[in-house]
Amino acid sequence: MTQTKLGTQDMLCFALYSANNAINRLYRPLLAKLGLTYPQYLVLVSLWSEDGKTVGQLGRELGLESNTLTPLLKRMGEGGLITRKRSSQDERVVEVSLTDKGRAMQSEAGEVAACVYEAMGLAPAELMELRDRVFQLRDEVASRTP
Amino acid sequence: MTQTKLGTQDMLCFALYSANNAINRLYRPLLAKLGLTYPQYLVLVSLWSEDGKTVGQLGRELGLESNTLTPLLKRMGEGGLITRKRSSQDERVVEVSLTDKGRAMQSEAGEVAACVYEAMGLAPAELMELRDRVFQLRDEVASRTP
DNA sequence: TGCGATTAAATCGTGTACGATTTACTTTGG
DNA sequence: CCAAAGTAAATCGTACACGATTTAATCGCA
Repeated sequence: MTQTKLGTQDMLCFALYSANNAINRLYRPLLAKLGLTYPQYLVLVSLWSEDGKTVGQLGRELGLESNTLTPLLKRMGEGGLITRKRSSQDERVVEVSLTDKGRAMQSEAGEVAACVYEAMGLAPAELMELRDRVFQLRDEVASRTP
Repeated sequence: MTQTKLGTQDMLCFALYSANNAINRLYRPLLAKLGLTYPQYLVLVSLWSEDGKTVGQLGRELGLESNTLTPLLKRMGEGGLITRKRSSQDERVVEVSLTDKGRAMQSEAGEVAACVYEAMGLAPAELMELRDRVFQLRDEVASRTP
């Protein structure tokens, strides 16, 4: 028995919590130049890869509920980055699409991503392995959350 | 060239972001039974390992500023878990200490930690390795953040 | 057909995070 | 000794996250 009780420095959950905070602190000033927050940036990344998703689809991809997404998307709409439109097929559904301005932001965002990649100081193979392990952990935890 | 553009599923930062959210969703109902939030729980973990820390010390350990900690600690004080007292040596400093109630919560929290550990589905060695890699990434990113 | 169950967003309240600033106290150089 | 610089918390405004609830539309099936 080397220790009776865990401290914060022993906890994987704290490692993830504080790493996430640290990465956010890195992103924040870079994204602020584009008028974006990190979750808003994630929405753009998602739409750049495939435009035209419903609020629910974005929520499943990003792991967020409508109570988080609705006001976030409203702000992005006010900023002229996206449009939100009720589906004519199903009036319950809201479809989110990029505007020209939202699409155009993709090139500027490339520099942000490069800057963050650089700051991580990881070789591509290391980065991918760590990423996959973290996704695996997330999925394991999510599957065991009632 | 296998792909031109990264999607959210390719990004390490998103893996950390969504894993952190997933772990929070697991913790939330467990900690709610104790009347705690996750950052409040971290403060208790820190004080259980060593009682009597200043706001600044807690902030350096948890990676948080006084603008986050002050209201959080105020709520914990109102909940009777901790006391906050200006240092007599240096009136700028606020010392945070556990109450009996805060100390007593350590045993109940053991079950929460066990439950989270279980949900992660990792062997101790895997868990420690992942934890250390994530801490290393956090420190690397933090050291490159201006 | 029609009405209860289901589903998708939206709304509301609480509690973080954090940039920017303020307040109050301590240190330090002239 | 004392004003300027520095430091520790606190305050304020904005934007997430999320549990709980509400609103509105669609589905299912008797």
